[in-house]
Amino acid sequence: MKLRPEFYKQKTETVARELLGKTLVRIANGKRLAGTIVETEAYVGVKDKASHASGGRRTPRNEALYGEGGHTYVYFIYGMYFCLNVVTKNKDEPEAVLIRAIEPTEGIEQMKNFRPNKTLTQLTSGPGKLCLAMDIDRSENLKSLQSQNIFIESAPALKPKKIARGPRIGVAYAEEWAPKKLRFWIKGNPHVSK
DNA sequence: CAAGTGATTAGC
DNA sequence: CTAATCACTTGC
Repeated sequence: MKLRPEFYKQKTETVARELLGKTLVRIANGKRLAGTIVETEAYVGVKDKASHASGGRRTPRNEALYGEGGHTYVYFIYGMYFCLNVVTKNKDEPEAVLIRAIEPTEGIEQMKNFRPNKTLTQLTSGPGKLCLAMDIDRSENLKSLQSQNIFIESAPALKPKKIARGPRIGVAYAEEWAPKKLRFWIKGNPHVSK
């Protein structure tokens, strides 16, 4: 079952934590690719100096953040990679959750075609990697998560003991927001990014 | 550990 | 218009 739009309107940290263990599904070339979400990060709006919407910044790129929760925000970074976020909360509340890593469960052979010569744990253990493996690019930006080609399926909640949290990756520039524990992952899962 | 890579953005 | 930056990955 697809997660309902209301799920994404909750507090961003709650969405980030509860997305762990859920199933990210992507239909590429008619094939179903899926994986369990094992690592996320929360970006909590205009006050968050690590967020693309920091200080109320609004540009063509981050327009998706200002839309309704339950949509995708895909952006291009470092000249080579895409990152997939799910927008949270309501219109004009620019918050989102970055999907950092998944554990592949379906369509693994297809994913290996998109990422040749990679082992199972290298396939989707990072935000840029999982976008390559699932054939996600700019054209998946601003899509509803109720749509057919990209969505998230519900799953039983994880035991709190299985969840770890710590500082986000790659946000050293964000001053007092850099050390905040807004990154969540499943303890001991081998597909979490290094 | 450092470089690659080019869209995106802020600042003239 | 131009230069600096960047929510990453890979190979040395």
